[in-house]
Amino acid sequence: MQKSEIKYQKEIRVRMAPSPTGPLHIGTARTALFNYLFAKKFNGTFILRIEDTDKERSKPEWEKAIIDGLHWLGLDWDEGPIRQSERISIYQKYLEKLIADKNAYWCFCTPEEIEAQKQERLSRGKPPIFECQCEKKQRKDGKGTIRFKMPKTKVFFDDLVRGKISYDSSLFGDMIIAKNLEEPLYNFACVVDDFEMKISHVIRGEDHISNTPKQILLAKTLGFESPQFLHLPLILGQNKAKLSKRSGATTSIEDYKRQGYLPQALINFIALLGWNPGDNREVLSLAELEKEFSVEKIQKSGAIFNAQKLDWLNGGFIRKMNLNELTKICIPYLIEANLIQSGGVEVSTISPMVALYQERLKKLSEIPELIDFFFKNSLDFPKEILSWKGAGDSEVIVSLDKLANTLSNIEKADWTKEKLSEVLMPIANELGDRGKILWPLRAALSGKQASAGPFEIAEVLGKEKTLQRIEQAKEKLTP
RNA sequence: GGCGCUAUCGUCUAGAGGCCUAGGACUCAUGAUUUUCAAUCAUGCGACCGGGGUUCGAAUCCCCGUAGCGCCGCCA
Repeated sequence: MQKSEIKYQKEIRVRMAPSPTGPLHIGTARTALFNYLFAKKFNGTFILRIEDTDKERSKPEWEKAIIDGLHWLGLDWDEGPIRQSERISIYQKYLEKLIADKNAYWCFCTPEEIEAQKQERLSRGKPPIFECQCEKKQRKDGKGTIRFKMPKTKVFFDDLVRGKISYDSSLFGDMIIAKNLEEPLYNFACVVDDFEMKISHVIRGEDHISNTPKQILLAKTLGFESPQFLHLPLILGQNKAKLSKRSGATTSIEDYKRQGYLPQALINFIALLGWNPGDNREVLSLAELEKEFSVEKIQKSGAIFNAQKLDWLNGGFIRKMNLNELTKICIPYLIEANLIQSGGVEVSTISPMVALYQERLKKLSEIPELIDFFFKNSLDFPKEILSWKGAGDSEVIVSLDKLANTLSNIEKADWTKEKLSEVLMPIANELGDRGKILWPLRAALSGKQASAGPFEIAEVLGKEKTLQRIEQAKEKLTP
Protein backbone atom coordinates (compact mmCIF):
# COMPACT_ATOMS: atom_id res chain seq x y z
CA MET A 1 0.00 0.00 0.00
CA GLN A 2 1.34 3.35 -1.03
CA LYS A 3 1.37 5.83 1.78
CA SER A 4 0.26 9.29 0.88
CA GLU A 5 2.53 12.23 1.23
CA ILE A 6 2.31 14.90 3.85
CA LYS A 7 1.28 18.23 2.50
CA TYR A 8 3.68 20.84 3.72
CA GLN A 9 2.47 23.82 1.79
CA LYS A 10 0.19 25.11 4.49
CA GLU A 11 0.90 25.82 8.09
CA ILE A 12 0.86 22.63 10.11
CA ARG A 13 -1.86 22.78 12.73
CA VAL A 14 -2.96 19.72 14.66
CA ARG A 15 -5.34 19.22 17.50
CA MET A 16 -6.00 16.99 20.39
CA ALA A 17 -9.70 16.72 21.03
CA PRO A 18 -10.61 14.85 24.18
CA SER A 19 -14.09 14.85 25.56
CA PRO A 20 -14.23 15.51 29.29
CA THR A 21 -16.33 12.49 30.17
CA GLY A 22 -13.74 10.58 32.16
CA PRO A 23 -10.12 10.55 33.24
CA LEU A 24 -7.30 10.84 30.70
CA HIS A 25 -7.25 7.52 28.89
CA ILE A 26 -3.97 5.94 27.85
CA GLY A 27 -5.18 5.92 24.24
CA THR A 28 -6.05 9.59 24.38
CA ALA A 29 -2.64 10.28 25.84
CA ARG A 30 -0.99 8.46 22.98
CA THR A 31 -3.04 10.39 20.44
CA ALA A 32 -1.92 13.54 22.22
CA LEU A 33 1.70 12.40 22.08
CA PHE A 34 1.61 11.76 18.33
CA ASN A 35 -0.11 15.07 17.67
CA TYR A 36 2.48 16.77 19.84
CA LEU A 37 5.37 15.05 18.09
CA PHE A 38 3.91 15.78 14.68
CA ALA A 39 3.61 19.46 15.55
CA LYS A 40 7.17 19.56 16.88
CA LYS A 41 8.52 17.74 13.88
CA PHE A 42 6.99 20.14 11.37
CA ASN A 43 7.24 23.25 13.46
CA GLY A 44 3.48 23.36 13.68
CA THR A 45 0.88 24.38 16.21
CA PHE A 46 -0.66 21.96 18.66
CA ILE A 47 -4.15 22.86 19.81
CA LEU A 48 -6.14 21.47 22.72
CA ARG A 49 -9.84 21.39 22.02
CA ILE A 50 -12.29 20.19 24.61
CA GLU A 51 -15.17 18.38 22.96
CA ASP A 52 -17.79 18.96 25.57
CA THR A 53 -20.92 19.06 23.44
CA ASP A 54 -22.45 16.23 25.43
CA LYS A 55 -23.96 18.19 28.31
CA GLU A 56 -24.93 15.11 30.24
CA ARG A 57 -21.58 13.42 30.33
CA SER A 58 -19.13 16.33 30.22
CA LYS A 59 -17.89 17.49 33.60
CA PRO A 60 -15.48 20.30 34.51
CA GLU A 61 -13.64 17.96 36.86
CA TRP A 62 -12.90 15.59 34.00
CA GLU A 63 -11.60 18.47 31.94
CA LYS A 64 -9.30 19.33 34.79
CA ALA A 65 -8.19 15.72 35.15
CA ILE A 66 -7.34 15.55 31.45
CA ILE A 67 -5.46 18.83 31.49
CA ASP A 68 -3.55 17.84 34.63
CA GLY A 69 -2.67 14.51 33.07
CA LEU A 70 -1.40 16.12 29.88
CA HIS A 71 0.73 18.52 31.90
CA TRP A 72 2.09 15.69 34.00
CA LEU A 73 3.12 13.86 30.86
CA GLY A 74 4.82 16.99 29.60
CA LEU A 75 2.62 17.30 26.53
CA ASP A 76 2.07 21.02 26.34
CA TRP A 77 -0.07 22.70 23.71
CA ASP A 78 0.22 25.99 21.92
CA GLU A 79 -3.43 27.04 21.74
CA GLY A 80 -6.39 26.30 23.94
CA PRO A 81 -8.04 24.76 25.73
CA ILE A 82 -10.88 25.74 23.47
CA ARG A 83 -14.26 24.48 24.61
CA GLN A 84 -16.88 23.55 22.07
CA SER A 85 -19.55 24.45 24.60
CA GLU A 86 -18.44 28.06 24.25
CA ARG A 87 -18.76 28.06 20.48
CA ILE A 88 -22.41 27.18 20.11
CA SER A 89 -23.19 30.27 18.02
CA ILE A 90 -20.58 29.27 15.48
CA TYR A 91 -22.13 25.85 14.97
CA GLN A 92 -25.57 27.39 14.89
CA LYS A 93 -24.57 29.60 12.00
CA TYR A 94 -23.50 26.61 9.92
CA LEU A 95 -26.50 24.59 11.01
CA GLU A 96 -28.84 27.30 9.77
CA LYS A 97 -26.97 27.53 6.51
CA LEU A 98 -27.18 23.78 6.02
CA ILE A 99 -30.93 23.84 6.65
CA ALA A 100 -31.48 26.88 4.46
CA ASP A 101 -29.59 25.19 1.64
CA LYS A 102 -31.68 22.05 2.17
CA ASN A 103 -28.55 20.06 2.94
CA ALA A 104 -29.92 19.32 6.38
CA TYR A 105 -33.43 18.96 7.70
CA TRP A 106 -35.41 18.52 10.87
CA CYS A 107 -36.47 14.96 11.60
CA PHE A 108 -39.29 14.27 14.02
CA CYS A 109 -39.20 10.52 14.02
CA THR A 110 -39.32 8.92 17.43
CA PRO A 111 -36.51 6.77 18.79
CA GLU A 112 -38.86 3.79 18.54
CA GLU A 113 -39.51 4.35 14.87
CA ILE A 114 -35.81 4.72 14.21
CA GLU A 115 -34.92 1.59 16.10
CA ALA A 116 -37.64 -0.39 14.35
CA GLN A 117 -36.35 0.58 10.94
CA LYS A 118 -32.77 -0.29 11.87
CA GLN A 119 -33.80 -3.70 13.13
CA GLU A 120 -35.80 -4.32 10.03
CA ARG A 121 -32.83 -3.46 7.82
CA LEU A 122 -30.52 -5.57 9.90
CA SER A 123 -32.81 -8.55 9.46
CA ARG A 124 -32.52 -8.09 5.71
CA GLY A 125 -28.74 -8.05 5.89
CA LYS A 126 -28.53 -4.34 5.24
CA PRO A 127 -26.52 -1.89 7.29
CA PRO A 128 -28.50 -0.73 10.32
CA ILE A 129 -28.91 2.84 9.25
CA PHE A 130 -31.95 5.05 9.37
CA GLU A 131 -33.54 6.93 6.54
CA CYS A 132 -36.05 9.52 7.50
CA GLN A 133 -38.86 9.78 5.03
CA CYS A 134 -41.37 11.34 7.32
CA GLU A 135 -43.13 14.54 6.57
CA LYS A 136 -43.85 15.20 10.21
CA LYS A 137 -43.71 18.78 11.28
CA GLN A 138 -43.63 18.07 14.97
CA ARG A 139 -43.34 15.31 17.48
CA LYS A 140 -45.69 14.92 20.43
CA ASP A 141 -42.96 15.89 22.88
CA GLY A 142 -41.96 18.77 20.64
CA LYS A 143 -38.47 17.35 20.15
CA GLY A 144 -36.68 16.61 16.92
CA THR A 145 -33.20 16.29 15.50
CA ILE A 146 -31.28 17.82 12.64
CA ARG A 147 -30.10 15.41 10.00
CA PHE A 148 -27.50 15.90 7.33
CA LYS A 149 -28.74 14.89 3.90
CA MET A 150 -25.96 12.42 3.11
CA PRO A 151 -24.85 12.65 -0.51
CA LYS A 152 -24.84 9.20 -2.06
CA THR A 153 -21.41 8.81 -3.57
CA LYS A 154 -18.03 7.14 -3.32
CA VAL A 155 -15.66 8.80 -0.91
CA PHE A 156 -11.91 8.44 -1.16
CA PHE A 157 -9.27 9.67 1.19
CA ASP A 158 -5.59 9.20 1.59
CA ASP A 159 -4.62 8.24 5.08
CA LEU A 160 -1.06 9.16 6.04
CA VAL A 161 -0.41 5.74 7.51
CA ARG A 162 -2.87 3.52 5.69
CA GLY A 163 -2.89 4.94 2.22
CA LYS A 164 -6.01 5.06 0.07
CA ILE A 165 -9.29 4.20 1.71
CA SER A 166 -12.67 4.31 0.04
CA TYR A 167 -16.23 4.18 1.26
CA ASP A 168 -19.67 4.11 -0.30
CA SER A 169 -21.75 6.72 1.46
CA SER A 170 -25.04 5.28 0.28
CA LEU A 171 -24.53 2.88 3.18
CA PHE A 172 -24.47 5.67 5.75
CA GLY A 173 -27.95 7.09 6.03
CA ASP A 174 -28.69 10.67 6.96
CA MET A 175 -26.73 11.18 10.13
CA ILE A 176 -27.94 13.36 12.95
CA ILE A 177 -25.64 16.33 13.26
CA ALA A 178 -27.41 18.17 16.05
CA LYS A 179 -30.09 17.62 18.64
CA ASN A 180 -31.25 21.15 17.92
CA LEU A 181 -29.76 24.50 16.96
CA GLU A 182 -28.00 24.78 20.33
CA GLU A 183 -26.79 21.23 20.66
CA PRO A 184 -24.45 20.12 17.89
CA LEU A 185 -23.13 16.58 17.81
CA TYR A 186 -19.62 15.26 17.38
CA ASN A 187 -19.33 14.66 13.65
CA PHE A 188 -20.64 18.10 12.87
CA ALA A 189 -18.90 20.16 15.55
CA CYS A 190 -15.67 18.41 14.71
CA VAL A 191 -15.87 19.33 11.02
CA VAL A 192 -16.74 22.94 11.76
CA ASP A 193 -13.94 23.30 14.28
CA ASP A 194 -11.30 21.62 12.18
CA PHE A 195 -12.15 24.17 9.50
CA GLU A 196 -12.48 27.18 11.79
CA MET A 197 -9.24 26.33 13.56
CA LYS A 198 -7.48 25.72 10.26
CA ILE A 199 -6.47 22.23 11.25
CA SER A 200 -4.15 20.84 8.60
CA HIS A 201 -3.85 17.29 9.91
CA VAL A 202 -6.26 15.23 11.93
CA ILE A 203 -4.34 12.67 13.93
CA ARG A 204 -6.60 10.38 15.88
CA GLY A 205 -7.32 6.76 16.75
CA GLU A 206 -8.28 4.16 14.20
CA ASP A 207 -11.73 3.94 15.76
CA HIS A 208 -12.51 7.17 13.90
CA ILE A 209 -11.70 5.81 10.50
CA SER A 210 -15.32 5.20 9.58
CA ASN A 211 -16.30 8.69 10.72
CA THR A 212 -13.85 10.14 8.26
CA PRO A 213 -15.87 9.76 5.03
CA LYS A 214 -18.90 11.24 6.76
CA GLN A 215 -16.88 14.20 7.92
CA ILE A 216 -15.35 14.65 4.50
CA LEU A 217 -18.78 14.78 2.89
CA LEU A 218 -20.06 17.22 5.48
CA ALA A 219 -17.03 19.41 4.99
CA LYS A 220 -17.46 19.32 1.24
CA THR A 221 -21.11 20.31 1.53
CA LEU A 222 -20.13 23.22 3.73
CA GLY A 223 -17.47 24.24 1.24
CA PHE A 224 -14.57 23.35 3.51
CA GLU A 225 -11.38 21.78 2.38
CA SER A 226 -10.79 18.66 4.44
CA PRO A 227 -7.59 18.27 6.42
CA GLN A 228 -5.28 15.32 5.85
CA PHE A 229 -6.00 12.33 8.04
CA LEU A 230 -3.71 10.08 9.98
CA HIS A 231 -5.26 7.21 11.87
CA LEU A 232 -3.23 5.63 14.60
CA PRO A 233 -3.53 1.94 15.37
CA LEU A 234 -5.40 1.14 18.54
CA ILE A 235 -3.88 0.13 21.85
CA LEU A 236 -5.19 -3.33 22.60
CA GLY A 237 -5.73 -5.17 25.87
CA GLN A 238 -4.69 -8.74 26.63
CA ASN A 239 -7.90 -9.85 24.88
CA LYS A 240 -6.71 -8.17 21.67
CA ALA A 241 -9.66 -5.80 21.79
CA LYS A 242 -9.51 -2.05 22.22
CA LEU A 243 -8.01 -1.40 25.65
CA SER A 244 -10.89 -0.84 28.02
CA LYS A 245 -11.47 -0.50 31.69
CA ARG A 246 -14.19 -3.10 31.41
CA SER A 247 -11.73 -5.82 30.48
CA GLY A 248 -9.90 -5.16 33.72
CA ALA A 249 -7.02 -3.19 32.29
CA THR A 250 -5.72 -0.01 33.85
CA THR A 251 -6.63 2.67 31.34
CA SER A 252 -6.32 6.01 33.02
CA ILE A 253 -3.09 7.94 33.20
CA GLU A 254 -4.01 8.98 36.70
CA ASP A 255 -4.01 5.35 37.79
CA TYR A 256 -0.62 4.75 36.24
CA LYS A 257 0.67 7.76 38.07
CA ARG A 258 -0.81 6.47 41.29
CA GLN A 259 0.84 3.10 40.80
CA GLY A 260 4.16 4.83 40.60
CA TYR A 261 4.92 5.04 36.94
CA LEU A 262 7.04 7.94 35.75
CA PRO A 263 5.78 10.17 32.96
CA GLN A 264 8.99 9.55 31.01
CA ALA A 265 8.39 5.81 31.11
CA LEU A 266 4.78 6.16 30.05
CA ILE A 267 5.68 8.48 27.20
CA ASN A 268 8.48 6.21 26.07
CA PHE A 269 6.25 3.18 26.26
CA ILE A 270 3.24 4.55 24.40
CA ALA A 271 5.50 5.98 21.73
CA LEU A 272 6.93 2.52 21.13
CA LEU A 273 3.45 1.08 20.90
CA GLY A 274 3.05 1.44 17.18
CA TRP A 275 6.19 3.33 16.34
CA ASN A 276 9.95 2.82 16.42
CA PRO A 277 12.92 5.09 15.81
CA GLY A 278 14.23 3.00 12.93
CA ASP A 279 17.10 1.51 14.87
CA ASN A 280 17.43 -0.68 17.93
CA ARG A 281 17.00 2.02 20.53
CA GLU A 282 14.25 1.34 23.03
CA VAL A 283 14.82 3.96 25.68
CA LEU A 284 13.99 7.45 24.46
CA SER A 285 13.21 10.70 26.18
CA LEU A 286 10.49 13.05 24.98
CA ALA A 287 13.21 15.30 23.55
CA GLU A 288 14.66 12.39 21.62
CA LEU A 289 11.22 11.40 20.40
CA GLU A 290 10.68 14.93 19.14
CA LYS A 291 13.90 14.64 17.22
CA GLU A 292 13.35 11.15 15.85
CA PHE A 293 9.64 11.12 15.17
CA SER A 294 8.61 10.10 11.69
CA VAL A 295 5.22 9.33 10.24
CA GLU A 296 6.71 6.60 8.04
CA LYS A 297 7.57 4.54 11.07
CA ILE A 298 4.04 4.43 12.43
CA GLN A 299 2.65 0.92 12.53
CA LYS A 300 -0.65 -0.05 10.92
CA SER A 301 -1.77 -2.78 13.23
CA GLY A 302 -2.92 -2.49 16.80
CA ALA A 303 -0.49 -3.13 19.62
CA ILE A 304 -1.20 -5.07 22.78
CA PHE A 305 -0.35 -3.17 25.93
CA ASN A 306 2.52 -5.10 27.50
CA ALA A 307 2.77 -4.06 31.14
CA GLN A 308 6.02 -5.96 31.69
CA LYS A 309 7.84 -3.80 29.20
CA LEU A 310 6.42 -0.71 30.83
CA ASP A 311 7.74 -1.95 34.18
CA TRP A 312 11.15 -2.53 32.67
CA LEU A 313 11.24 0.97 31.20
CA ASN A 314 9.99 2.46 34.44
CA GLY A 315 12.68 0.68 36.45
CA GLY A 316 15.26 2.03 34.06
CA PHE A 317 14.07 5.60 34.43
CA ILE A 318 13.92 5.25 38.20
CA ARG A 319 17.53 4.08 38.26
CA LYS A 320 18.60 7.09 36.25
CA MET A 321 16.81 9.59 38.48
CA ASN A 322 18.44 12.03 40.81
CA LEU A 323 18.14 10.62 44.35
CA ASN A 324 16.53 13.67 45.90
CA GLU A 325 13.96 13.88 43.15
CA LEU A 326 13.22 10.21 43.50
CA THR A 327 12.88 10.51 47.25
CA LYS A 328 10.47 13.41 46.91
CA ILE A 329 8.11 11.45 44.72
CA CYS A 330 8.42 8.38 46.95
CA ILE A 331 7.40 10.25 50.09
CA PRO A 332 3.66 10.38 49.29
CA TYR A 333 3.64 6.58 49.16
CA LEU A 334 5.31 6.40 52.56
CA ILE A 335 2.76 8.78 54.00
CA GLU A 336 -0.06 6.76 52.55
CA ALA A 337 1.40 3.62 54.10
CA ASN A 338 1.51 5.42 57.46
CA LEU A 339 5.24 4.99 57.69
CA ILE A 340 5.80 8.72 58.08
CA GLN A 341 3.68 11.73 58.87
CA SER A 342 2.76 14.25 56.26
CA GLY A 343 5.26 17.10 56.36
CA GLY A 344 7.06 15.61 59.34
CA VAL A 345 10.15 14.20 57.68
CA GLU A 346 13.07 15.70 55.83
CA VAL A 347 13.95 14.38 52.39
CA SER A 348 17.51 13.89 53.62
CA THR A 349 16.28 11.43 56.25
CA ILE A 350 14.53 9.28 53.70
CA SER A 351 16.90 9.51 50.77
CA PRO A 352 19.54 7.13 52.22
CA MET A 353 16.85 4.48 52.50
CA VAL A 354 15.56 5.13 49.00
CA ALA A 355 19.13 5.01 47.73
CA LEU A 356 19.42 1.38 48.81
CA TYR A 357 16.40 0.45 46.75
CA GLN A 358 16.72 2.72 43.74
CA GLU A 359 17.97 -0.06 41.52
CA ARG A 360 15.46 -2.57 42.87
CA LEU A 361 12.41 -0.39 42.28
CA LYS A 362 10.11 -0.95 39.34
CA LYS A 363 7.28 1.25 40.51
CA LEU A 364 7.17 3.92 43.17
CA SER A 365 4.30 2.18 44.90
CA GLU A 366 6.67 -0.62 45.90
CA ILE A 367 8.78 1.60 48.12
CA PRO A 368 6.81 1.26 51.40
CA GLU A 369 7.04 -2.53 51.58
CA LEU A 370 10.71 -2.34 50.66
CA ILE A 371 11.86 0.11 53.31
CA ASP A 372 9.20 -0.25 55.99
CA PHE A 373 11.65 -2.02 58.35
CA PHE A 374 13.66 1.17 58.77
CA PHE A 375 10.72 2.81 60.51
CA LYS A 376 9.81 0.09 62.98
CA ASN A 377 11.00 -0.33 66.52
CA SER A 378 10.73 -4.07 66.49
CA LEU A 379 10.50 -6.35 63.53
CA ASP A 380 7.90 -9.02 63.25
CA PHE A 381 9.22 -11.97 61.29
CA PRO A 382 9.51 -15.76 61.70
CA LYS A 383 12.82 -16.82 63.22
CA GLU A 384 13.49 -19.18 60.30
CA ILE A 385 14.43 -16.16 58.24
CA LEU A 386 17.60 -15.79 60.33
CA SER A 387 18.86 -19.21 59.36
CA TRP A 388 21.46 -19.48 56.60
CA LYS A 389 21.38 -22.77 54.72
CA GLY A 390 19.32 -24.50 57.37
CA ALA A 391 21.54 -23.54 60.32
CA GLY A 392 20.07 -24.34 63.73
CA ASP A 393 19.04 -21.72 66.29
CA SER A 394 22.13 -22.15 68.43
CA GLU A 395 24.38 -21.78 65.44
CA VAL A 396 22.66 -18.55 64.48
CA ILE A 397 22.95 -17.27 68.03
CA VAL A 398 26.69 -17.83 67.88
CA SER A 399 26.86 -15.75 64.70
CA LEU A 400 24.74 -13.01 66.19
CA ASP A 401 26.87 -12.90 69.33
CA LYS A 402 29.98 -12.57 67.31
CA LEU A 403 28.38 -9.75 65.34
CA ALA A 404 27.23 -7.94 68.45
CA ASN A 405 30.68 -8.15 70.02
CA THR A 406 32.48 -7.02 66.92
CA LEU A 407 30.12 -4.21 66.04
CA SER A 408 29.88 -2.76 69.53
CA ASN A 409 33.60 -2.03 69.32
CA ILE A 410 33.22 0.18 66.30
CA GLU A 411 33.11 3.86 67.16
CA LYS A 412 29.89 5.64 66.31
CA ALA A 413 31.88 8.12 64.24
CA ASP A 414 33.30 5.27 62.17
CA TRP A 415 29.91 3.76 61.50
CA THR A 416 29.98 3.66 57.70
CA LYS A 417 29.31 0.79 55.38
CA GLU A 418 32.95 0.88 54.31
CA LYS A 419 34.18 0.52 57.87
CA LEU A 420 31.62 -2.18 58.64
CA SER A 421 32.72 -4.11 55.61
CA GLU A 422 36.36 -3.67 56.52
CA VAL A 423 35.75 -5.11 59.97
CA LEU A 424 33.27 -7.82 59.12
CA MET A 425 34.51 -9.23 55.83
CA PRO A 426 37.68 -10.78 57.27
CA ILE A 427 35.56 -12.56 59.86
CA ALA A 428 33.12 -13.70 57.21
CA ASN A 429 35.94 -14.96 55.02
CA GLU A 430 37.49 -16.87 57.92
CA LEU A 431 34.26 -18.80 58.24
CA GLY A 432 34.70 -20.13 54.73
CA ASP A 433 31.10 -19.33 53.97
CA ARG A 434 30.42 -15.63 54.22
CA GLY A 435 26.71 -16.23 54.42
CA LYS A 436 27.11 -17.77 57.87
CA ILE A 437 27.47 -14.36 59.36
CA LEU A 438 26.33 -11.96 56.68
CA TRP A 439 22.94 -13.57 56.16
CA PRO A 440 21.90 -13.50 59.85
CA LEU A 441 23.05 -9.89 60.06
CA ARG A 442 21.06 -8.83 57.05
CA ALA A 443 18.02 -10.83 58.14
CA ALA A 444 18.16 -9.49 61.68
CA LEU A 445 18.31 -5.92 60.43
CA SER A 446 15.66 -6.16 57.74
CA GLY A 447 13.47 -9.04 58.87
CA LYS A 448 13.18 -10.02 55.22
CA GLN A 449 14.19 -12.85 52.95
CA ALA A 450 15.36 -10.32 50.40
CA SER A 451 16.70 -6.86 50.95
CA ALA A 452 19.63 -4.57 50.31
CA GLY A 453 23.01 -5.59 51.73
CA PRO A 454 23.73 -5.72 55.49
CA PHE A 455 26.43 -3.06 55.61
CA GLU A 456 24.35 -0.54 53.77
CA ILE A 457 21.34 -1.19 55.94
CA ALA A 458 23.41 -1.04 59.11
CA GLU A 459 24.84 2.27 58.05
CA VAL A 460 21.42 3.80 57.55
CA LEU A 461 20.07 2.25 60.74
CA GLY A 462 22.98 3.54 62.82
CA LYS A 463 24.97 1.74 65.50
CA GLU A 464 22.37 1.81 68.21
CA LYS A 465 19.50 0.37 66.20
CA THR A 466 21.74 -2.16 64.54
CA LEU A 467 22.86 -3.58 67.86
CA GLN A 468 19.32 -3.43 69.17
CA ARG A 469 18.04 -5.49 66.24
CA ILE A 470 20.75 -8.08 66.69
CA GLU A 471 19.65 -8.38 70.32
CA GLN A 472 16.01 -8.68 69.28
CA ALA A 473 16.92 -11.43 66.84
CA LYS A 474 18.72 -13.33 69.56
CA GLU A 475 15.69 -13.06 71.80
CA LYS A 476 13.62 -14.58 69.03
CA LEU A 477 15.86 -17.62 69.04
CA THR A 478 16.14 -17.95 72.80
CA PRO A 479 13.28 -19.97 74.25
C1' G B 1 -25.37 -8.75 9.07
C1' G B 2 -22.89 -4.60 6.18
C1' C B 3 -18.65 -1.68 5.45
C1' G B 4 -13.61 -0.75 6.57
C1' C B 5 -8.83 -1.89 8.43
C1' U B 6 -5.00 -5.29 9.83
C1' A B 7 -1.84 -9.86 9.75
C1' U B 8 6.68 -11.63 11.47
C1' C B 9 8.78 -15.08 18.19
C1' G B 10 3.90 -15.18 24.07
C1' U B 11 4.33 -9.41 23.63
C1' C B 12 6.50 -4.69 21.19
C1' U B 13 9.01 -4.71 16.69
C1' A B 14 13.38 -4.77 12.38
C1' G B 15 12.66 -6.23 7.45
C1' A B 16 11.10 -1.53 0.96
C1' G B 17 12.67 -9.08 -3.84
C1' G B 18 18.68 -11.81 -2.98
C1' C B 19 22.65 -9.00 2.84
C1' C B 20 17.36 -13.85 6.28
C1' U B 21 20.53 -19.87 8.72
C1' A B 22 14.63 -13.82 9.73
C1' G B 23 17.73 -9.13 13.63
C1' G B 24 16.70 -6.30 18.39
C1' A B 25 13.82 -5.48 23.02
C1' C B 26 10.45 -7.27 27.06
C1' U B 27 9.20 -11.90 29.38
C1' C B 28 11.10 -16.82 30.50
C1' A B 29 15.34 -20.40 31.33
C1' U B 30 20.59 -21.13 32.32
C1' G B 31 25.31 -19.27 33.72
C1' A B 32 28.81 -15.39 35.62
C1' U B 33 28.98 -11.94 39.83
C1' U B 34 27.25 -12.25 44.90
C1' U B 35 25.64 -12.93 51.94
C1' U B 36 19.86 -12.63 49.89
C1' C B 37 17.04 -9.93 46.35
C1' A B 38 17.77 -6.69 42.62
C1' A B 39 21.01 -4.42 39.03
C1' U B 40 24.73 -5.80 35.44
C1' C B 41 27.00 -9.13 31.80
C1' A B 42 26.87 -13.73 28.81
C1' U B 43 24.14 -17.75 26.63
C1' G B 44 19.68 -20.10 25.27
C1' C B 45 14.25 -21.05 24.03
C1' G B 46 11.07 -18.73 20.55
C1' A B 47 7.85 -16.17 14.65
C1' C B 48 7.13 -14.87 8.62
C1' C B 49 -1.77 -17.00 9.17
C1' G B 50 -3.07 -20.63 4.85
C1' G B 51 -3.27 -21.47 -0.42
C1' G B 52 -2.26 -20.01 -5.22
C1' G B 53 0.46 -16.97 -8.53
C1' U B 54 4.64 -13.32 -10.49
C1' U B 55 10.08 -14.09 -10.45
C1' C B 56 16.21 -17.29 -11.52
C1' G B 57 14.83 -15.90 -6.36
C1' A B 58 9.35 -13.67 -1.83
C1' A B 59 8.62 -12.44 5.05
C1' U B 60 8.75 -8.60 1.26
C1' C B 61 4.77 -7.86 -4.98
C1' C B 62 -0.44 -9.72 -6.79
C1' C B 63 -4.93 -12.72 -6.04
C1' C B 64 -8.11 -15.79 -3.11
C1' G B 65 -9.19 -17.60 1.53
C1' U B 66 -8.96 -17.38 6.90
C1' A B 67 -8.67 -14.93 11.38
C1' G B 68 -8.64 -10.68 14.45
C1' C B 69 -10.11 -5.89 15.29
C1' G B 70 -12.91 -1.27 14.41
C1' C B 71 -17.34 1.29 13.09
C1' C B 72 -22.54 1.07 11.91
C1' G B 73 -25.50 6.26 18.95
C1' C B 74 -30.17 12.15 19.76
C1' C B 75 -21.48 9.33 22.74
C1' A B 76 -16.93 11.14 21.23
